[in-house]
Amino acid sequence: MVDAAVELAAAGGYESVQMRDVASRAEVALGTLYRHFPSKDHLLLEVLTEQATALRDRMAQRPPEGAVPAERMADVLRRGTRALARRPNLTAALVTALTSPEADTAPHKHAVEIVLRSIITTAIDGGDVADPDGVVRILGYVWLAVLSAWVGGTLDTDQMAEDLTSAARLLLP
Amino acid sequence: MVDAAVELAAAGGYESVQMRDVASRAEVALGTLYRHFPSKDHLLLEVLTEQATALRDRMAQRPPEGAVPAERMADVLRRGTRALARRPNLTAALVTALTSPEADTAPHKHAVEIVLRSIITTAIDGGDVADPDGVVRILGYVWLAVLSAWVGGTLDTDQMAEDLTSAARLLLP
DNA sequence: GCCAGAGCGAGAACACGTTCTACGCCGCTA
DNA sequence: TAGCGGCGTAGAACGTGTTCTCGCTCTGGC
Repeated sequence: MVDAAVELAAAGGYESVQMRDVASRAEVALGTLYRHFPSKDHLLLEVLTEQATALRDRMAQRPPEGAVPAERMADVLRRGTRALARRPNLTAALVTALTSPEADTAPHKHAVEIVLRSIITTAIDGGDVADPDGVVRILGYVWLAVLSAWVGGTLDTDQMAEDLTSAARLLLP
Repeated sequence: MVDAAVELAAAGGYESVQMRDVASRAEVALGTLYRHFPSKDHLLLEVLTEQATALRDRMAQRPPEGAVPAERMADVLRRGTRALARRPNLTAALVTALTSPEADTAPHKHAVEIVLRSIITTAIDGGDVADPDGVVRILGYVWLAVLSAWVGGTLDTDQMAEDLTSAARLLLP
């Protein structure tokens, strides 16, 4: 079911992930799909969690390069943005699910946030950062807001990268 | 129609603003409502624009207090958060509309962002801020992300205020 | 061997955003 | 005066997320 959701999302974004289509592509009944994922957003957040974890693993395998935290952070953002831009429809679908207001997905959203923060943390670790925890939280917020603006159409890829590096420069040595 | 939407949103949040209800409360037909506002999100963004503008006007009438930008910013955030907390359901509905992914509301979203940034700008104006434009953009993003997280249920009011003041402290003198 | 219950399939049913149809009223202009 | 375009009403219709109904199959315990 998750694979089916990924395929549909990659092809046409959030609105193309129609529960009936997911079910039929996964060769299960609609009720079965809903038994495992209580809502469309739960399903997509499961996908997002997998993707975020994969990104973290890749970052761990090949740590970001750079002498100071700001440079390493910029490297992380560059690689992250590249990974997201590879399948823009999928990314848009996942971010849409992440920013949807359904209250009962809050734990899953929080889990994703934790993963993002851990990525940021390893990037700035070992540098001379005052209040690293606060900085990590803010960078996480900026990342989310920028992605959301990109999905919403108020920001293009370049502006997104620009704002992110600007935030890294302002907050990190 | 806008008033009807405000009443319904204040009573029960985003999902309580049902277009049929808005139409009947405003004593117009559904088609008429859609003639003026091409979607539910357009309608709510109209409300949000009014609210944001009103907040800006209040800020202009009684400028934020504080000796340095960080203090004035904290004052702005305190007052803004208080205004929002007065009608949490309305705020949640408006933020939901703001973070919804509908592409054809992008101009309206951008307009709201501009208003928020102008509020932030006047708060930090006159202080010794390097790269004020970048700082304003980032603070705007943090504001949006924090509101969105609050609506999504991953943050409560206190954590919201805390993260906002933390961002102000880190970015402003 | 047999039954209770869990899991599944197939599909109808429901809710709400959105669109469409059919018609009426008003003000304008030839 | 007659027609016409714009705006309005009433309400059906459509699409998609979600829920519900009902019957089937399989499995573990007696």
